[in-house]
Order: sequence, then structure tokens, then C-alpha cells
Amino acid sequence: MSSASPTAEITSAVEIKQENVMEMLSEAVPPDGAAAGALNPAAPPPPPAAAAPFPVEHGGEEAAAEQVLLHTELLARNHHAAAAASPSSSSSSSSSSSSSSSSSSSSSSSSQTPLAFSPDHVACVCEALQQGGNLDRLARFLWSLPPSDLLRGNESLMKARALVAFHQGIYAELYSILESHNFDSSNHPLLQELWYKARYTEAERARGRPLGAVDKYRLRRKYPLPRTIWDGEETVYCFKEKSRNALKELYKQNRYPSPAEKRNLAKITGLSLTQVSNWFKNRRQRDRNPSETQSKSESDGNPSTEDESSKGQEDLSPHPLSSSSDGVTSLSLPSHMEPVYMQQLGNTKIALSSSGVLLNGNLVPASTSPVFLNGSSFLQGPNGVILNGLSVGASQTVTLNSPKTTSSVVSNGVSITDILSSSSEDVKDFKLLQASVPNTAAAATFSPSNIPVSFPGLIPSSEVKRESVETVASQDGGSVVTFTAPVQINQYGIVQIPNSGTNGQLLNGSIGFSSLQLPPVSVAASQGNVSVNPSTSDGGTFTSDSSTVQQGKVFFSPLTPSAVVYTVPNSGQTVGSAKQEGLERSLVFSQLMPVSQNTQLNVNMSSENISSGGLQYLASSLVNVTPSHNFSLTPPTLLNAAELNSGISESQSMSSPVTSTSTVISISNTNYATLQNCSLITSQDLLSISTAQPALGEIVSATGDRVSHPSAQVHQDFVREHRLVLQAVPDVKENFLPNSESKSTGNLMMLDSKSKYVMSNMVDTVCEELETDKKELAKLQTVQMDEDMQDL
DNA sequence: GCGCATGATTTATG
DNA sequence: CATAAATCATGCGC
Repeated sequence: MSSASPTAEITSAVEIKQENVMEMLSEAVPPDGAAAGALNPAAPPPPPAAAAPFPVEHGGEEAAAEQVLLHTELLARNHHAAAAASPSSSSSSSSSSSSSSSSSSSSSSSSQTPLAFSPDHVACVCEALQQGGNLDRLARFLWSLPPSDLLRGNESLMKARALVAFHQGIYAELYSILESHNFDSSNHPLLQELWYKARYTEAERARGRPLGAVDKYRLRRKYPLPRTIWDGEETVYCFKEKSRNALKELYKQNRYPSPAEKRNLAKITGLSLTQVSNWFKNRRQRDRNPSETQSKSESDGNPSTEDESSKGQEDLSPHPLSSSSDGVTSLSLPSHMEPVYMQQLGNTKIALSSSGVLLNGNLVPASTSPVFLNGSSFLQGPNGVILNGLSVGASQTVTLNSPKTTSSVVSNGVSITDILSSSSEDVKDFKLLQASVPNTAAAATFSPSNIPVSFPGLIPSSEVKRESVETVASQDGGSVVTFTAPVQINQYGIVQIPNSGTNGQLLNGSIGFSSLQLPPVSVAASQGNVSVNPSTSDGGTFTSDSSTVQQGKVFFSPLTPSAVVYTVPNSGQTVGSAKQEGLERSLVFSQLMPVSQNTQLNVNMSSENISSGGLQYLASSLVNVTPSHNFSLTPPTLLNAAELNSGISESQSMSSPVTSTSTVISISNTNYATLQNCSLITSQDLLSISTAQPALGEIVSATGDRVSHPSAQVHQDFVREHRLVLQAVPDVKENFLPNSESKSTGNLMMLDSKSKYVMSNMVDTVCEELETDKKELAKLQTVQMDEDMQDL
């Protein structure tokens, strides 16, 4: 990771203004806390008595106005919003279907009190504002909330309060909040940063000079992280003990591991390939160097200290990894399957194996390992389905469980595991990309002056952990998405992936379902065909009504979707690596693409002009099964019946043809809904998008140039489509225009040098109810475009 | 990719 | 708080 040289940063950050605080926060690498924990875990400062109630006094008119405004927007955006106060009631049901199509009608809710927000909505707004980086507004929003809401303990709310407290320099309150609430591990990195940054800031102010590395270390020792925001994993010298032991184990057996072994080790330890290599290099150097004080004259390398102490390290398989020449090869992991989280990083090389799973451009061994879906789009792979870049093998089952939070963590759409699935190289690339982003990790040095620093809070970050992989923590708990055989999408966001066998299914577009708006609709794709069924056949059921899974996990929101993002891996490498057409297709299309509501409207209109059959196809198109096309994601507007027709078989499971326009609309909404968590945008993606905006033509050409592989034609097609898409969705451009002001950095992020690699790509829950919020989200997603472009 | 020298941070000690 | 040691990262030449 970027453990570059953080020193400079600190010096520059001496004077801390309110705004600068954030910058500082971002720059400092949050220590793992492991050290601190090891020292004196029991010593966390006692939480201040009752957390001071949020300063309501400020509220006053402004706050009220704020809330009214928000609410108004909300209503305008989705008339169901207010009514959906209790998402838990699964009912949102089907009934709403017809009317839902047009979100514009806000009649029903008007009767309700403008100030009444459901907890989910509050959380949503909090997340959105956080993402958008508008802390002042977030603060106002919090102030406007009734005390009861503030005391509810909602995680997003608590986090928001913490962020605001930090932002405002009310550290006592910050500490109180952090200590008084057990936060989901997905939020740990961020909150840890807040914790330490606050400590640093206080100390700096107290002594009137910038802190040195040692000073900060002492503060970390002095103020260990509370367990509420720390998983307790011990870390020494930035490497977790587990990782260190794994390295030692292998070192004992082989001082010169092969690249494959290094890759495997990297995966196992969660370290980058470079780190693994460095470790071995340094280790050999130490062994070689006579000066070794501790040198356990291990001729053979039997570090005395390490010895069996590592006993607990369980399964680090001592055996040299099998000669898997390929980095992508599956690891011989311990018995328990490791969760795999993949996010496309930088120039990730994507080798799609027929059975593998591709997450956001990263390939995961198809085995039984659980897979996290963080995106909402489905792309077809040769043998399986790629969800937002995630490919699921034919018989694979992907299960998302929200309830269990403790171990597996999915933060902000980013899953975390000990195993960094992506090759270390990817990590490195990622780092490069992220270098421009100050917040990411302390590691990267940056000059605050030049770079707009984003607030750490804005960056969803997550830590990688291993554990039961299948579970995806969700705050609201309860939302479970199971992917079994057929791919189905219903109002509740049930998604099933059919075993497509050879052809596989392609579902495209983000899959977000607004229960409020969508009638029970299931979409089943098979044989490369997609059918839309109005029926509620729910194989895998997504039971939780609360469509919102916060924390960037899978987010099914009843809210009207504003945009859809699809990710496309770096065209160059991706294309090159992909050998199968289907794969290429998938890869090409895995890019994030925003879809505005206008697009939906367009779809709707077009649908009207089409015969029922056409409608059907149209619906299908949303799902994006277009064999004839190389692109999985095609804006509805671009689709025509003929094209779709070629790819769609008549014998689709669609028992009841979609006849009503409204239904179609619903479907489209479904497909495009939930951008919230589609916000998985890799830097590259962002780059592409950003590039496109200024000049679509250029982007296209540029992309084409980069592609140096056989799939040139495909690529061209892709490019063409891409351009079309962009054109078709003007709004998208608007939303995605690089906004220099935007402080949010919602994308991938590697965190600190402390051996925590955080990949946070998914923007936390995004609340799209608010128009402004939408824009903010869009900004969020587009964050760093400029920088990314430069970097790339 | 490796060895080597070196810089920077983390950790330990007085 | 100063300082030394340990550890990780980086740059260079081969």
C-alpha cells in the first residue's frame, strides 16, 4: 500500500481549520489500532456521560426549512417515500405497481407531516449527504431531526453524527458517539480515522505544532481504539499477525517463493504482491545481514520467536502452494471458504474462467466460495452471470445475508476479506489510481493545497476480513438475497441466477427494485434470453421489505432510482485477457453507467409505440440479453425490437406478456433502480466516463486505441454503444460531470498502510429520494475523475 | 526478480 | 521526550 511518505502531509496540515480537518483526516493513516489494542485494550477512555443531545438549538428555522426542503424533494421524487415509513412491512407490495410507474405523483403522501422521516429515510439521507460531502447540510439535517430519531441508534445516523462532530471539532461528542455504539465493521476504517484524527488534532492544537510520526504513535497508544470501532485484530508494523505468520511459514519452507506462491500468499494475507515480495526481500536481507540482533541464526530460517507461536494461525497452509502458474488460480485455502471480494482495481487483468466468478472485473474462483455482489448490474458470462461484473458459475449460489454482521463485512458495497482476491498487482495499480486521492490512505502523500481533499467520512471504506463469507452484513438486517438457479427479479429485489449452462444469462443494468413502484415482476433469463414475468414467482425470495440494505451492501431501495451505473473494466487489458466472446462482452460492459430517469422516461415512451411483443422485448432489453450485441448494457432507448428479437427466444418463461405500459415502466425502473449501490465505480470507470463527457468522440477513439486485442471489433461496437448510451442519457452527463468541488470520493479506496486494504467502491447507501442528493451522489460517483484521468 | 543501500514509520526502552 | 531498534518501502544496478 501506499505507505509512501506521509510525513510531509502532517507538516503541511499544521493549522487546522474546520475544513482542513477533513483533509487532515484523510491524510493520516489510521493505525490499525492493533498496536494500541495490544498494549492496553482495556484502557479506552470512559465515554462521557450521556452523549450530549445533538445541538438542537441550531435547528430553528433553518433546520426546519432544511428538512422541509428535503422532504419536499423527497415527495416530488417518490410519493411513496413518506408512506413507506416502515419498510419492514413487506407489503410494499405489488399493489403499488401501476401507479408507481410515475413517480411524479406525490399526492398520497402529502397529507403526512413533512418532518416525518422513517428511520430508513433518515439513514438514507444521512448517507447521501455524507457521500456528497455536504457536512454542513448533514449537520443541519441532524439538527432538524427530533431527538427521538437521534437516539434511535441507527448506524448511519450515528456515523453521521460522528462525522458532524468531527467536522465541527466537538471531539468529546465524537468520542462519546464512537464509544457508545457498536459500529459495523464496514465503518470501522472511517471511524477509526475519525478517532485518531481527532486525537491528533487535539494534540496538535494543544502543543501548537504538528505531530511527528512518533507523536502520533504515542497518541495511538494512549488512546486505543474502542472496540466499538475496532475488530480487535492485532497488527504490528502495519501487518496483521496472521499475515505475518503466513509469510513466515512460507519463508521457512522457501526463501524464494515463486510468483504464483507470492500471489497466493498475497491473497491469503490480504497483502499486495509487492508487499509480499518486499517482505521476502527484506527478510532475506535481514537474515543475510550480520547485524541481526535478534537474528535467530536460523540457518534454515527458523525464527525462534515466531516458532510455534503462530500456532493459532491455523490453516496457513505450510505447504508451498501448488504450482499454480496463474495468479488467478484458486488458492488452497483453509477448509473454510474464504469470502471473495472483488472489485476492479486499476488495470486489473481479468482472466475469465468459465467457472470463475467475476466481481466488478475481478475473477474469483468459482468454487463454492461465497460471493458478494456489490453491484446491481448483471452481465452475462460464458457460463454464468456476471453481476455488476460479478460472474456466477452455472450452479453457483450466491447468497447475501444481511443478518450476520459480525464477521463478514460488506461495507459500502465493498466486501472485505482477508483475502484480497485481486492480484497484488491490481492493488498496486489501484494505489496508483488512488494516489491522487488524499483521503484514501495516509500512505499517499499529497499536498492538500493542490488536491481537493475529501472528507474521510465521505469515503466508504471497508476492511477486509475473512469469515463466513456468505453473510453480508446489513444494517437493517433482514434483507436476504439468494441467487440460485434462474435469475429472477421481483419487486423485492429477488434475483435468481439461472443455470444457464453454456449460454448463461445476461442481466444487465443495475438491479434495483423498488418495491413501491414495481409490481411483482420477475425476470428470468435463460439461454441468453430474458423474459420478464409479471408473476411473482419467487424462487429465491428477497424477503426483506425494507429494500434498503445500508452500508453499501446490496441496496434495494424502494426509492426511485435515478441513475444506473455499470462498470466496464479497463478496456485494454480486459479485452485482451478475455478470450471468450461472451466474456469479452461481459467485461466490456461491466462498466458503470449512469442512467438517468430521463432514460427511463424515454423507455417508457418508446414502449408505448411498440406492440406488446415489442414491449416484452423492451423489457427484456433492460435486462439486457442481446446476443447480437456485444454490450450487455444498452439503454432502452437504443434498443429496438428487431435487435432484441434476434436474441430473445419465443419460449420465454414470460407467461403473461407485459401489456401495460405502466408495467413496462415498472420493469424499467426495476432494472434501473437502485443505483445506490451500484455506485461501484472503479477509477477507470470514472475516468472513462469523465472523459466521455467532455468529448464523447474522444473517449471512444481513445478507448479504441487502447484496445490492442483481437476483440477490436467488439470493442468498437462497445465504443459505439457506449457513445450512444452517453448521448442517450444527457442527464447522466450532467450528473457525472467531474465536479471539482465534490469532496466525496466514493470509489475504491485502499486504506492505510496498516495492512488494511480497504476497497471501498460502493458508495454507501444512496438516497435518491432527494433531487439534490441524487446529484450529490452522481458527483460522488464521479469523484476523482480529473485525478483519475491524470493518473491513468 | 534480486541484492543492496537507504528513507520512513512503528515499536521499544530509558 | 530522546533515542535505538525493528520493520516496511523505495530506488538503483545487475
